[in-house]
Amino acid sequence: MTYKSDFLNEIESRGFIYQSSEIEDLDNLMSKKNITAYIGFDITSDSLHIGSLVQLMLLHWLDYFGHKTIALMGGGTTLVGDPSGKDESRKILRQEDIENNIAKIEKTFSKFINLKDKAKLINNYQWLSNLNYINFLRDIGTKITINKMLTFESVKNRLDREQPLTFLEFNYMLLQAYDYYHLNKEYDCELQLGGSDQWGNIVSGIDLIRRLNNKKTFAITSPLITNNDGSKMGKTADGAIWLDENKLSNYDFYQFWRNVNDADVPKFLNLFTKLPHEEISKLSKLKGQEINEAKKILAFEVTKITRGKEQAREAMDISDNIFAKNTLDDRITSYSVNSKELLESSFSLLDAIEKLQLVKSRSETKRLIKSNGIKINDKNYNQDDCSLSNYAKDNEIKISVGKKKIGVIKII
RNA sequence: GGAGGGGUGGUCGAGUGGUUAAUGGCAGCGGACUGUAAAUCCGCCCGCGUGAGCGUACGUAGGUUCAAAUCCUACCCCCUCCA
Repeated sequence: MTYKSDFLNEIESRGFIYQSSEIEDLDNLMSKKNITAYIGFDITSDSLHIGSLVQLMLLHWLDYFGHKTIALMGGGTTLVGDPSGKDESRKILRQEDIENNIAKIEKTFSKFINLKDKAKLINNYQWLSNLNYINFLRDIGTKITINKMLTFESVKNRLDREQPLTFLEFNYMLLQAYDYYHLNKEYDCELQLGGSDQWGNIVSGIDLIRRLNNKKTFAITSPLITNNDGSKMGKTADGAIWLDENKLSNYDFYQFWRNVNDADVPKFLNLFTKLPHEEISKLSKLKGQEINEAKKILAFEVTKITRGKEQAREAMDISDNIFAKNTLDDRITSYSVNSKELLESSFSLLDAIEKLQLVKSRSETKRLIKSNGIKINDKNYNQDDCSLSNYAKDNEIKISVGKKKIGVIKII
């Protein structure tokens, strides 16, 4: 399908659109003027992870094509908890945690949208906290029927499976609908985007706006991004792939993308980079060993957008030094120890790995040593309490865990 | 409100007094093979300790016992059927 709007063409061709409402009308609107659009984010952690990357890219493209974007921080709604796509209630966060989370997340948004220009970051706590229950029921409650609410997937699923759905959660969709209404009224916001699980919530906002103000607004949802094998992307043993560099180093972030499945490369290039289509289709044709070139570009580009150009270059350089040149790079995880301590053997390999945080526990490190998973200066090591000082080379000791995790002990 | 069933390690799910830190699957990690991929095969998979070992753990809190995830009591939560 081809649109008049550059934005819609771009995201459609890249695979961002799962569902949309009256997209022809939206296309007309967006080709004529720059509109205001928003995406809401849950504030359940102090960093976003790659699960939010699709939404961030959508914001980015909106911004790029000149539209006004609102990144809505769910400071109020996170107090309630969205039941969509979940079998169980999520735990309710304390308000101070939420505020703290928003402060930390803001930096990530600034990479994707220009908050100094027309893009905005708004917390719905501003208005939701002031809602008066009786007024809300009279103004909003009269416009919404339970009959309709019961038809939404998120509600139906819970009811069908006879899982509890608390009244609190049931109200979530009303609050999200109210958000849309509020943003429409205050900022003339006419489009809400979100993940595919947000469809019901978004549509109830559209209905509410129509009923209250007789205005037409739009919805677009993005598909749930899975790995080639159908699993949810971004899950590793160490936890989520965080977007914030304080929670995951640039190098590790880069490496995540460097190591994706072959089959996911074209999809990820489209969704998570801004490379032109011709280049993506060229890269997508690479097979066998050559696909590694595409993965390098993918990793570089995603890191560049998420972390910054310098950071991406650094991660790429480090990777190149470690894997291609097999040399040490000063910028990887390191820990300094003084030579006296090292000579007295009070600092063991186990201590080193613990300080470098390459492995979760000392027990696990011992297991890894037994199964040949640890290398010192590229040689296998299997006496777990021998002094490290014999290994020092130019006052550095390289420690590898598996093939990909590497740290350096610097002797001072 | 009544009757019955259940809450186990990241997850699913065995186990109903003692070789049980708890079978098995999945996820994950390490090794081999490769391309820093996938698939496959082998190994590992609570923490601390070099180690013998110790400490924690089967919804929560008590109790019985030489010994409890397993028995008893209370409490919390979930499910099924009936009203």
